[in-house]
Amino acid sequence: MDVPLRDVCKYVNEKVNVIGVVVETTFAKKTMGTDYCCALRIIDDTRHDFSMAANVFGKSTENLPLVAALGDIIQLSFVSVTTYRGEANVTFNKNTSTFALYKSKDDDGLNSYQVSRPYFVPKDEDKIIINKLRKWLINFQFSEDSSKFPFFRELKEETFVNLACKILHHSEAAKDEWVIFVWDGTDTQSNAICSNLENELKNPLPLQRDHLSLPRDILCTFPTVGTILRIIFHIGVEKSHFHLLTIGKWVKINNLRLKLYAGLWHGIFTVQTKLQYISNEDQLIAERQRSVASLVDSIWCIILLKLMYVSYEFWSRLADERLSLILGRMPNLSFPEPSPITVVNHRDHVRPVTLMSVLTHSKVTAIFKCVVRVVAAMPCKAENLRSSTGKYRMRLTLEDPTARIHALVIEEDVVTLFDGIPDAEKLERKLNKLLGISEDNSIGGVKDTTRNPPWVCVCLKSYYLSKDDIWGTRNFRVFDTKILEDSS
DNA sequence: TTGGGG
Repeated sequence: MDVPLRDVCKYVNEKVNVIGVVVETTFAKKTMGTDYCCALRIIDDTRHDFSMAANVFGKSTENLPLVAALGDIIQLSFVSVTTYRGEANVTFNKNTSTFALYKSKDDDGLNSYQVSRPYFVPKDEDKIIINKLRKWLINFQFSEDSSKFPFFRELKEETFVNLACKILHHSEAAKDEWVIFVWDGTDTQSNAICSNLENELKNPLPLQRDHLSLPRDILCTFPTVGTILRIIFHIGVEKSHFHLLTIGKWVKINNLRLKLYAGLWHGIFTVQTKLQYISNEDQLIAERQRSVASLVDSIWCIILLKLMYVSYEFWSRLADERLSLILGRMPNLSFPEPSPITVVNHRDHVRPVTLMSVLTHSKVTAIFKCVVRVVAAMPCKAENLRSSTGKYRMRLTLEDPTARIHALVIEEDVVTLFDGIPDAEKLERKLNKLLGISEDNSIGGVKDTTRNPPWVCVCLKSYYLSKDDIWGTRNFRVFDTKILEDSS
């Protein structure tokens, strides 16, 4: 019985044939039973406000429908109708049901690109339905409530979220351990930091592991504004549908687990995580692109640009909604307003850049002004400030919404930073200020401190250690930066 | 059988 999706609910406990557009899919996963499963959701022109679940089982992942792209058409024959929580859905039985997959566009006519059984041929009436669905889909807007898809800047708690984001890159961090880099143009909020400063040498506050391991030519393709979120795969998720995470494409990822690790957000793609159909014209993409859209189009900005000698990059980081902020004061994103805790020498006119701009800068040696949080410092005791060679040196861990890096402070720069060689009391007082440690929670007292470092302005220089590998041995130093005494 | 948005 060929049934439009609207009428499937009339055939509970019966077998039906349906043809629908695949708007969601999980990756293949092992079931609690004997098989593998792919949970799809489908729509058609008779039912598109709320998709219908179609669960397909197979002996192996190869027996499951591997949709080439969301929005493709699936023909499901002899599937049983059941209800779950008041909703009808269809179940594909590996012994009796069949499926066939067709592209959403008619590039290859009515040839299916995957079938569950060989020699499967669609009937003429099936072909009519497929053609009708293809035509209907062209003008169909699969719209979604924006509030179900928060921006990165709205992420607050460890939970499951839906994200609409752009895939920037994939990387195999270790054998079969993939990291996906996604971005939506906004900055995640800064988080409290909890680490034992005295243990920073043995157990340092982690950087994003991949910043240094990614090839430089890849890193340089990354946007320099907006947080890049890392997504890892939970155990048990087959990589069957990896191709749906196409680099450069926007995707909707549903039910992604969100975790904080050492103050950094990352996503975990679980067996319940789904990829959802998104058209290039989707309003959610438009919203996100608007948030990073260049303001250069506006005459105002062209005038301002010329007047202020600021770069395209600077303006391109500003969302429309940030315009009012930038004109009044520094925006609270990418360039958070720094606290008056530090001063930088003679660089009032220099525009600050993000740490990702620093990492991807075209020259290996350069100087920068950045607005960052100092999330860790080593050593944190004055008596350890001198190295074995007698030099004063300190390693700071700096972060902004785009990256987290190490930067050294050496010799004369230590003197500048602390306004003289600091004794134990001065070092503790100034470091507490820089790291956002309250008096009663200070370094000398409680060892594991939860701290919320303030945004401060620093001068950074990049340099290299070996001429043979200038990029591989590139380091950063803080210089020309002074922690101010309390005005009180 | 299994899973079905959480």
